[in-house]
Amino acid sequence: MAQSTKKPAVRKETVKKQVKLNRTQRCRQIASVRKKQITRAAYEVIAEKGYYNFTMMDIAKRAGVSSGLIHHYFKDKENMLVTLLREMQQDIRAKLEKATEHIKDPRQKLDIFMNQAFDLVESDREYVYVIFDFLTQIKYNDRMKRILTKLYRGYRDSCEAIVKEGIEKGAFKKTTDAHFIATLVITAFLGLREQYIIDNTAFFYREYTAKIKNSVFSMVLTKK
Amino acid sequence: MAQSTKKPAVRKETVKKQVKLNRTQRCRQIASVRKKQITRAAYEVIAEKGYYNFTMMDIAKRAGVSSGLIHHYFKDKENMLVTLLREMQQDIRAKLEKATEHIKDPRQKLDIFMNQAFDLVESDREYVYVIFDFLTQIKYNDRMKRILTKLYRGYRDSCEAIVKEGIEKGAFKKTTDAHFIATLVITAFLGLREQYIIDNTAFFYREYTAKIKNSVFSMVLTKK
Amino acid sequence: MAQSTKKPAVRKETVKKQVKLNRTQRCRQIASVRKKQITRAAYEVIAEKGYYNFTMMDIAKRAGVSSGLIHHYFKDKENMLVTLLREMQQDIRAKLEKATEHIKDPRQKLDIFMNQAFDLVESDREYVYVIFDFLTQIKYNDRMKRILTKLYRGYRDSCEAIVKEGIEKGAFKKTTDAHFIATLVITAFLGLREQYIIDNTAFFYREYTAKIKNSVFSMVLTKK
Amino acid sequence: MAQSTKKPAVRKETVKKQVKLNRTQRCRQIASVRKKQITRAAYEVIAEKGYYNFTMMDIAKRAGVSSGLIHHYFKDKENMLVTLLREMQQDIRAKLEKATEHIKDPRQKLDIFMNQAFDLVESDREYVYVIFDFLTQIKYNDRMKRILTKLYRGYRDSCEAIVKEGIEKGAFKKTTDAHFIATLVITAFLGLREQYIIDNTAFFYREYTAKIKNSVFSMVLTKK
DNA sequence: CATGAATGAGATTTCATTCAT
DNA sequence: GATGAATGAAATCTCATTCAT
Repeated sequence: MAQSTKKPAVRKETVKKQVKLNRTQRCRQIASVRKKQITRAAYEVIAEKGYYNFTMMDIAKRAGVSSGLIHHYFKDKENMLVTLLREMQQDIRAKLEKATEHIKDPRQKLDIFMNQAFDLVESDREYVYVIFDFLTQIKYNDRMKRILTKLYRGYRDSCEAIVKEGIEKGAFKKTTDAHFIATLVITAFLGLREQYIIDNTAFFYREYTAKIKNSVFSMVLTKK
Repeated sequence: MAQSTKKPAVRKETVKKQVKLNRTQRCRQIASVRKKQITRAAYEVIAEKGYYNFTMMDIAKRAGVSSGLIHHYFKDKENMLVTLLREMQQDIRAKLEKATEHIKDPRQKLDIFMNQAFDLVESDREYVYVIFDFLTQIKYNDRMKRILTKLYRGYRDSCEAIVKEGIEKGAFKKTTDAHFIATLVITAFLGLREQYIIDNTAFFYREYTAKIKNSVFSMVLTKK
Repeated sequence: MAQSTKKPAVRKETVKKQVKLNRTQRCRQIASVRKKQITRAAYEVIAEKGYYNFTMMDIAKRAGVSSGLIHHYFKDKENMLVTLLREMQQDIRAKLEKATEHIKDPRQKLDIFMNQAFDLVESDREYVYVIFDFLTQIKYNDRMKRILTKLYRGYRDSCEAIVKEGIEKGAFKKTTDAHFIATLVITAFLGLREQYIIDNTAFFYREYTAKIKNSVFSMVLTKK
Repeated sequence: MAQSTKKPAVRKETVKKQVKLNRTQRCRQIASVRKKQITRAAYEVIAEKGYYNFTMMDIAKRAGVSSGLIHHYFKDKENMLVTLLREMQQDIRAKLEKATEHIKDPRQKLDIFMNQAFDLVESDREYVYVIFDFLTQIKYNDRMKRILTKLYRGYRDSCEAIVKEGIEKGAFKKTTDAHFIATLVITAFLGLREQYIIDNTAFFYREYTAKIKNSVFSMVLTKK
């Protein structure tokens, strides 16, 4: 979810550089590019104006397309939002996975994972707002609920995998409850984030995340 | 935030039990009762339909009054919502305070406080949804942001006071960082709640809250 | 239509100083005072906010009474406005008449009448706005049309009477068409006023009214 | 400002007669036609129901479009009204200019100008009502005030130009105050109109306008 | 007489969605 | 594929008027 210029434009170039595709393929190509373009714009607009104050027109303008086109690619607003949420979920999962995948040492891996998670609130503050917006929908939209379930489970699973690896490799205590520890890490990440988003003067974020990381490590590390 | 019947209250009864009030007093009485009646209805409607799918008309119907009356008592929708949020904040603060105020033993006090907090997700599940809804507004509504800041600070303050008392009374370690512990408790409460609301099959709530409580106690209790 | 304090109040005093009236009489007394109080407030409010942006509540507040009371004394908004217009018509007529009634010399009388008329735009600028507001209603409200007809006819009649008197007394030419001259004077008064209200930089009001007065006099005076 | 049928125009015909326009051009075409269609409808509706008793829905129906479309072309009601007023101002200016532009003789030109002006009250009686309606807004709406200022100044300017031309060509007295005479003509036009609109039995309009024209001519013509 | 709580119709405006081009 | 004109339902808010006290 990196920055993007306000007027994306240059559609034709983006699309035309593909060569030698038949009609169907080209259409799919365009569709794929357009959908990304639109959900990207949707993300930005929602981050800016909030989930309930944005209009399809806002997105169309931001994406540099007509409002009609959005409905050409998405059945309706809800569908577009679901697509956006799914993309966000995949992006964030990928980001967390990538950060630790080449690390060997489980201790370092867990450390990096937690850093990565705690950093989200600052590196992707907009993301947090948008996620909160989607959170309010779980009661009324099953598809969104499922995607969010996946996202949050993903958080825990990633962490759990690291802890389990650590146990197997003997870095962490044999008696460690990997699932609990993972849940604890995510709990800390989410709980601090919620407080910090509302009031960033409530505590020194860096200090408290460091303390929490220490506590977690003291729970899993074999004593020397 | 208890349940209420759908078609609430006949006005006359509600109001008439007062005896011998002059005009001004009676009007104030009525205004007060009506405002409560309306915010109550708003709470229920929002819990049911979500923050952005309810209409003033929904609230009017639920409260059993005309839509005009709502605007007689509240300048506009936003004002009514702010009033509701303020009431919710006060209610929840009062609830948490009351639960521990007559307890002497700091250990028991902290235990009860955590129980009370962790229980909120089940005892007042609707409250959680509504609070999440309001959370999405902090970026666009300063008054709401301030009320929520107060609410979350209140959580921490209540807990910090208990921990400090424990330290003074020698029940908890002298070296305990009361503010950090308080923040940690609230973090656990919020972080677990967020996960649990999305997916109540993710973990055994009771089991994990118990484990977390143990961890917290192990951090503050003087070893014997 | 002189100034009045914003919060008129002191109802009881205003009303109670009457002594020894029977019930019916007292009621009439009160009704009369109240009606004046309300139309007075209406005049001020309309002058301030315009005919179409004022509410019954505005008037109630300005008059220092409840909105219900207005409907106690006036059947509805339209009726109240008609009453106000009638009062304005009577006031303005009286004002014009009084200014000239003790003058003997027809020339001076005509002079004063024209001065008085031309001065209205500055001495009672609010009155002009309110009259324009009422003017827009003539097409839809026969009662208002009739009152305004009376008002404008009154203007002409007053002036015509002066001119006729002048002819009889030999001050003005025998061949003078009194009705035409009167109409001309009123036309000048109204026409200049309309332009001046819109753009008071269009011309030097005093200069042009003086010139017009001269023209009128040159039309009616017997040459020497 | 001629009459129009109530259910106006089929869209396709109105628009399709254009040949070979690209998309942008066609949209502009449509927008232009629609705007005119809507302000035209607004003019008719206001003339019929009065400035403050018409609704956007009235206009939509009269224009044969949906209420939404009006807001597609005009930001809001106020903007639409301003556009209408501007169009009226331009129309009326054009009408007055056109009537005299090909006349050579200044005396005839002035005569025709005055005829044209005095005729407005009968040829465009609706226009008069609508202008009076707008007049009431000058205190609250600067844009309208500016347009009306332009309109009234235009009246005077047109007339002044004719008088000046007459002076230059030697048809009118060298000592004539062109601006005063112009103001006088407009004053007569407006003042008579105001009285006549309220009460068309007050005087014989034709007779009095003729007399006034004579007076004006006697003021500017060189004696023979 | 006086109040203001209560009503409910109605007005403006917004916006997702459709569809002709 | 792409546009934006057009629709119409729905939402908030206003306000004259009524009526119990």
